[in-house]
Amino acid sequence: MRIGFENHDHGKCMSRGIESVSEYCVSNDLQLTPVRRRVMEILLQRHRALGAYEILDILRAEGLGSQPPVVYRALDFLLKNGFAHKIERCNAYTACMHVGQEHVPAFLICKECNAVVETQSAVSSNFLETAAKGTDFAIERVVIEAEGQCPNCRKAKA
Amino acid sequence: MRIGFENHDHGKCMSRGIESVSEYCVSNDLQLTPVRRRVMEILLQRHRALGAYEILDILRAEGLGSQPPVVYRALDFLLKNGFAHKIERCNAYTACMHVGQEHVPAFLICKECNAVVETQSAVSSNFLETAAKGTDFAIERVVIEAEGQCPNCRKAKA
DNA sequence: ATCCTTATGTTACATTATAACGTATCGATA
DNA sequence: TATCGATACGTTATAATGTAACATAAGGAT
Repeated sequence: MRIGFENHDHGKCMSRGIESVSEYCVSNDLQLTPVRRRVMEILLQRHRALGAYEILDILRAEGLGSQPPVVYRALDFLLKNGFAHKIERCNAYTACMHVGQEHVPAFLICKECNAVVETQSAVSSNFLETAAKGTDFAIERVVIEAEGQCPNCRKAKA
Repeated sequence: MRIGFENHDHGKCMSRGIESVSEYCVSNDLQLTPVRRRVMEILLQRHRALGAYEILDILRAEGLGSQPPVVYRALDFLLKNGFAHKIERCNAYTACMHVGQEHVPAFLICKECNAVVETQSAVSSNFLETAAKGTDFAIERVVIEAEGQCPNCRKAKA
């Protein structure tokens, strides 16, 4: 198994992920309902950007919900509380790798296999802050996404 | 009129924009057809992120095309040749402010009025390069978008 | 017991985007 | 000059993504 593009103990990474989320929910009085938990698990399991309808298909197969609002509500919850991120480039979603830590996420996204690595951005990239101050713009959210080819897919092509 | 969030001579800015594009097309043997030119003009005129169907409505009103593929083809052309950018956060499109210059665009986007300012990113932000090298990832495109409130909308609320 | 809040179930629809196939135009060339 | 290939446009249909709105359920506070 790989984290991002490298091997790792993914089972552990997943159970730790769910645990962080679970703890955070208890501490902050948030309800980690079955659908929400399952969507979080799915995102953690895949370690890549998943479309809402891909997730919905899985939920459907498991009898956990069959209509779009089910998955979009669960995703809203996960996004709002920082448990997952939306990859705007792909209209897809991925588990957060830094639950509970304030951060501006940045992503490396493989266009072949949709694998995603989340890296911490250098605090929202100073040039943005500078540009914003220069024009008196109030930044509320920053999207940083790099699309390309991951090492595995590069090897596969060669 | 404003460029981004400040006043400027927008007529000039627009005509210069079309001229750059037109010259680039001549030099590079690209066909700036009526629809393509008109879509470019529309993007330059608005100075904000426009949805494909907003553009299509305008084209329709002018008898230049009535079906989605018309506008998506024109946008493909403009994007491919660097005359326009897609704002992923909004599924919307905006004129490029640096035609003919190699650059990694970065955007400040007002969530109220959709005004867009394009700034040059500090060459794709070093931390991304670093992360990519660390994992042997080949970056092909970088998306950098900051969403927030522009000075005009802030004033309007106060 | 009732009410309020939060979450879910469901229908219907809105928005964004593309596949696929046909037509038109124009320059190259046999 | 006829035809061929390349490029762009016209049109129909449909895919993919996302939301509004209203009904139901379950649990806690008064």
